[in-house]
Amino acid sequence: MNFTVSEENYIKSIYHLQQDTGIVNTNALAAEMQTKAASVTDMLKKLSAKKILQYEKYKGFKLTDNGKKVALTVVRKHRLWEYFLVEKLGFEWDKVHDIAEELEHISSSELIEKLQRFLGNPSFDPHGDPIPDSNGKIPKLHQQSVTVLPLNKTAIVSSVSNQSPQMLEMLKHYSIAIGSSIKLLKRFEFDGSLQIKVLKQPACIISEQIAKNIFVHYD
Amino acid sequence: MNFTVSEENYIKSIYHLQQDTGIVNTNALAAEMQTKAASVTDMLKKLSAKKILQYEKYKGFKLTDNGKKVALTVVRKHRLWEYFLVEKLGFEWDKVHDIAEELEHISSSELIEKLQRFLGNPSFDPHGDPIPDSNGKIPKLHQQSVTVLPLNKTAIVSSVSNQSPQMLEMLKHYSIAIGSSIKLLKRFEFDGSLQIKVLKQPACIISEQIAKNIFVHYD
DNA sequence: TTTTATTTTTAGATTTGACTAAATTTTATT
DNA sequence: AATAAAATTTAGTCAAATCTAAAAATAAAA
Repeated sequence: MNFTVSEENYIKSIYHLQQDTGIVNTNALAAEMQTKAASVTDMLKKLSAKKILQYEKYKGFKLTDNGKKVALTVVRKHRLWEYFLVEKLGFEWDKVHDIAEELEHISSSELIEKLQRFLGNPSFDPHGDPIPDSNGKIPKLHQQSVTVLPLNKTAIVSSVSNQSPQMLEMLKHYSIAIGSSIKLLKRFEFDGSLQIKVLKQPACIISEQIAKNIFVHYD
Repeated sequence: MNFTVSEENYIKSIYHLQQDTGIVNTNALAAEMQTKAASVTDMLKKLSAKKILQYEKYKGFKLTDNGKKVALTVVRKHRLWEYFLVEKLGFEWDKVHDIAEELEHISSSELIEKLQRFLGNPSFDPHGDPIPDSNGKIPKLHQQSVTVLPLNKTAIVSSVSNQSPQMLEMLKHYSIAIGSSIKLLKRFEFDGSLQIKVLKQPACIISEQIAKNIFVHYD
């Protein structure tokens, strides 16, 4: 079945929302899509008719198995294109999201298979997010928030869950990127802020709010 | 100014048509766009209001200078993406058109500049068509149809003007591709067909109709 | 130069995705 | 439990891009 750009964007947003909350409601989706609740309801009816959604009026909704499959192919395309933009074209990792939002809707599946091979079958995108394979399987990486790291144990930054420009600006300031070596030196009781050491950087202190969004794994 | 995908497609088609005929008429554009004359008229009004077209009711139309500039950026994007698909992803040159039709509408101009650099600033796409530079300048290659070639002088295939699947199938059959070495051995008066020799291939005979679409240049 | 044929435009309808405003349902609060 | 507040849906509009059918303008033929 074929989907419009708008439908694909709704499906993708529902997928991301239900990762957190299980079931999704109209207002949350309207906020995510930067549109109005009435517009969301219109689209819900359409997606429901296409068997993409389990939807009960006033009760919230979630993707069917088929809907999840569609969502995962869009996510896959988005993340492969992000990888391409950063690793091949030399974009900064915080500049690629909007372009990938457009590229993810190019329809050819042969294109995406060839792109994946060309990129060397990467498992994670430049933000550290896993790239689903062509069957929709998502690679798992054992990772944890910096906030729960034991002291003085070196770990590698594997992903950043908040990808707002504000967040990315801070990370750049602290020289923290995907792949950076990082060590927790001290936890401050007062406000939960952390003293950390990034490889080749002087020690610094980051707020709990930032720390919660930085995920690491051991080598 | 921003344009919709549909507007960009109309602008591009008008550009190609007026390359041949100077002025374009409604039915020709409707045929090219595979739509109805009434739809074309609707779009003409819109593009005219946006100063993309010089348009007089019932009298035909052509692009303004500004319209030409828009057309050339779309053509540039299309051909750079075709180059990418063939040279980087390993597509066959006759399989890339439809995908490039989608990719040409990705809006980021930074993307296209970086893509161009990544590809090594190519001047011609895999079909031998020139790629306009970022100012809309089109590289010129001194080329001529095989039909006017002197006998026994080796030349290089530089472009193919008919890119229908039927044509491309024939070219594949004769092992003729962009860059092939080719020599004209004999002209047959009867039907204008030509005996040619492609490097590493036995001599063969091609119809005038095919020959007219094959362009070559000297090294 | 009429008449006929072709081309082009207009008028009106349809679909998609969005909106506002009003109505309805659900949830929360006295 | 009754009422207020919040969330959601419906009803009715709108713009973009398409279409069909009919009207108007131009070109071709008798």
